[in-house]
Amino acid sequence: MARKTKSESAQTRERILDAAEVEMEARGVSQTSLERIAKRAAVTRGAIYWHFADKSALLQAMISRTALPLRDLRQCLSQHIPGDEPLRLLREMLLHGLHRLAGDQKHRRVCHIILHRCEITAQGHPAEALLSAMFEESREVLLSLCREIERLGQLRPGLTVDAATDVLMAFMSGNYECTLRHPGLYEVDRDWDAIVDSVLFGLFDTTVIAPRSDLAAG
Amino acid sequence: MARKTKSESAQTRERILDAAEVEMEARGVSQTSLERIAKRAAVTRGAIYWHFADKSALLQAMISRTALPLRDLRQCLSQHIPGDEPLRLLREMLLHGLHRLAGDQKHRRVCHIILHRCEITAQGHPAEALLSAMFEESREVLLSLCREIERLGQLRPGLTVDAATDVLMAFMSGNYECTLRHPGLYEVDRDWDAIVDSVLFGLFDTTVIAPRSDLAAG
DNA sequence: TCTTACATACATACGCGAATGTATGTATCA
DNA sequence: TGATACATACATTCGCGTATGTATGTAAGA
Repeated sequence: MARKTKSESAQTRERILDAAEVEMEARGVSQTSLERIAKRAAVTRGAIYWHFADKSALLQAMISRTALPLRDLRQCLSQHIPGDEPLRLLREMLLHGLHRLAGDQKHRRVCHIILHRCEITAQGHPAEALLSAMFEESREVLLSLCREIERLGQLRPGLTVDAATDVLMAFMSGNYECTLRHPGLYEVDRDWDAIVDSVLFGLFDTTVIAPRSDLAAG
Repeated sequence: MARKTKSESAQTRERILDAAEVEMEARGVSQTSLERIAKRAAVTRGAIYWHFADKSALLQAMISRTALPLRDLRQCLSQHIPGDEPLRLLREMLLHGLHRLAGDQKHRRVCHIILHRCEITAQGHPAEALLSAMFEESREVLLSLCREIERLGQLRPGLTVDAATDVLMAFMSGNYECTLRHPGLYEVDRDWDAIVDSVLFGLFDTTVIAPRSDLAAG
């Protein structure tokens, strides 16, 4: 058992990453030995050290393999025509993230690992930098949208743009947190539309996108 | 250097816990050796093993030492007179949690550890059970309040009691998440009143507790 | 109140397993 | 035939738990 073809080698690499996902989600990153991962992937540690420099690199590759939580917000934003309604775009972005959180199991697993099964501490740690970058990027996207919304006079008086942005950040972060950390205690298959609308209604004048009498009458 | 008096011994125990907090927050639970903790506390590992069975017990003691995030919600709830306005009580409870998160550094440190610096995985792990219990208890408290609010006809139509509860859970969890994980990127000293009011306004008919023309006009 | 006897509060030393990283072997692909 | 894609074997480290040493506090007896 030695040299495989390139595609077989690539398959081995994927199997290792798959195994790492399962084991790390179950046991935590530091408590998962490379031996366990190798066993589940039906290889030896030698194969892991061939494909990855060490456990840290393996983790980084695992993160890179799947698209990340709110990174696609940018992609979503690129479809945003300047003249379009920012409130509606914001609504769609939030819903997109929540539906993915509810539906994409692989996505959920990796997020669960980097959020709750990994003790990120080192400054130069790639996962640390990646998390901060994601957070900052997401916030900037939301912030720019909130700014546009404010410019249209749809921000509720008494609220600052930053406050509205951070409520949205907290709402999304909290849903990731609750959903992933307490899967049995927090419903994930639900009517997200009504929920998102309620949050938006608290922050903005949503009559322009959601002329629902029940909300306006509240 | 041997036998100390009882109070001296208690001081040693506290020093060990203090040291554990600092080290574990900096390096993560699994990456913090008892040797490091001992060094910072100016004792040896022998002292730690005298006061605590093992690292797990030390962690548990560390958690038990500080009052836990939303456990005091019950205490807060006990002051709730049945005839009182549940919406106002809910508001006070949320604000209390947020202000403590902003002001109590020790509280913040321990929460940071158990939320982000600890790979909880084992089913029987006390920290795991504790986290779940806290979550469940907090949710029950909020749920009961939302039920009362609904009974008063103050829940916005289109929303279920569970949905409103989970928005509040996500909002609070998200604030803990953002504040602790991204201390530089997420403002913690802010006008929480306006923010909480906005969230509540999205979920409930808040005219009874916050007859603010700016919100009603939104 | 002095001493004895024991418990306490650690420090020191050691054995152990587990996991890591590396060095080397080996069969196959190209 | 050389580079590849691993498997195997080995050395080393690191942290844990425990066993043991030791000096002091403390209570009881005389």
